[in-house]
Amino acid sequence: MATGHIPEATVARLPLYLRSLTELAAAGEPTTSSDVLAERAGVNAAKVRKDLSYLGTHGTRGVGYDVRHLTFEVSRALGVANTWPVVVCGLGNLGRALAKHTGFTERGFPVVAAIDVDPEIVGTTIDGLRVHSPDELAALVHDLEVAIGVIATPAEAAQETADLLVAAGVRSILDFSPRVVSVPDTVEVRMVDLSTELQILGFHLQRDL
Amino acid sequence: MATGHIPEATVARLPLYLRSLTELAAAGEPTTSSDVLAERAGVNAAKVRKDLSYLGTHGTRGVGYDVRHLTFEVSRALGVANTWPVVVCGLGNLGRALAKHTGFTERGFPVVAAIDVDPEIVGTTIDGLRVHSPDELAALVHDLEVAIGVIATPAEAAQETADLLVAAGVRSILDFSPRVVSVPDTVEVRMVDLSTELQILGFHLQRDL
DNA sequence: GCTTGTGAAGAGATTCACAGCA
DNA sequence: TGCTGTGAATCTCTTCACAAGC
Repeated sequence: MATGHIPEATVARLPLYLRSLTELAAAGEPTTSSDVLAERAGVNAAKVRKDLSYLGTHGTRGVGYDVRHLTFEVSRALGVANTWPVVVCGLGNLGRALAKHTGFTERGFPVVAAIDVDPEIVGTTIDGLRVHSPDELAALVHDLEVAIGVIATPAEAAQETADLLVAAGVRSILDFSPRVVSVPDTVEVRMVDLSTELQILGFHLQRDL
Repeated sequence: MATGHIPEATVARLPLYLRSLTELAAAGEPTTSSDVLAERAGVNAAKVRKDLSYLGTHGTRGVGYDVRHLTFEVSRALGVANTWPVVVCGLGNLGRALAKHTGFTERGFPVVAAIDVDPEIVGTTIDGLRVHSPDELAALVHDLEVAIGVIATPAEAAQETADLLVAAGVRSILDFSPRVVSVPDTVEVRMVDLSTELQILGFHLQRDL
């Protein structure tokens, strides 16, 4: 099948496959199968095969997939060769943790700037990262070629922060605030709401009582 | 419609509606409409109406929904009257941020215990929270009636931590580690993988190039 | 033999569009 | 008139089941 269009649900699983493949490569496995990948990614084998078929990838019937080759295909589909600089907005507990998180840089998402409104910390350096004020955002985005904005502000500041990011030309936002932000539809937002996740777990706990 | 069975996709949106309703109540709005809720929750109005219909809730045709009454209905469906104590496992940057996060307690998910393997910090107190070693987990879960386990450990320790949580009787897990953990299917796991979210954004950035 | 790749069937979620009712 | 509630249509995602091919 051609690489034409990859379903969203598949895109969301590709990072899991990539991780599994990286682990398999590290373990020295030359080949693998949809069964093994399914087990590792926590999905079923038919789904793995269908997902991989969208990449136009070719395993070998009766044998499986070549780990190196498949890693290459999935990496290319995800565009992991690219580096997308990130700016973290809001340096509360969560923002600080995200800014320090080394796993991002390793995966091609270096945190290149931090923003906060608090004049006490603007100008200081946190873990090697200089803290800037919001009115420097546009210049930072331009100079450092920021591609992704992370919102880790309190709920009240979320929309305002999103507006600033959009105005500065950021086209992708990862929003940790407990507030839905509205942006032009040329901008992609992914919400990660921790309280919502807990409430969903709570719903099922209650139901199972 | 009867309250019999609420689709997962709907459950995942109920926390958004609840938040919107809380904001509307705070703003003194006595009634609202599916249009307003849709706007605030970032979905469309038909979806709001269909979702709410699963709660057996009744708005008033031609008028809208009573904010107080609807808040009550959604709260009951989500079971927010319950309190579900949380244990945070792994006190790196993210774990610490989660342990400190005050929003959880406010929403009925108090962090009642913290676990880490590092003997340097076991026995110390971080933000009023005593740090325990993993072999105290079972007793803590029992004594403090822990309902939810949060995994914020490095990837290598994730499965082991999940096993400990399950053995201790925890039935709901929120997993922040970049690793799929396997658990009995009586246990519900929700994964929140920050790198995966960034990679999904990266995929779309690349595509739009 | 064994495992992929994929049409076809099935399940689930979204959207439409309009009847029902204050 | 205006907005809800909901069957029906549509779209999307998942799963099945088996032919294709090493």
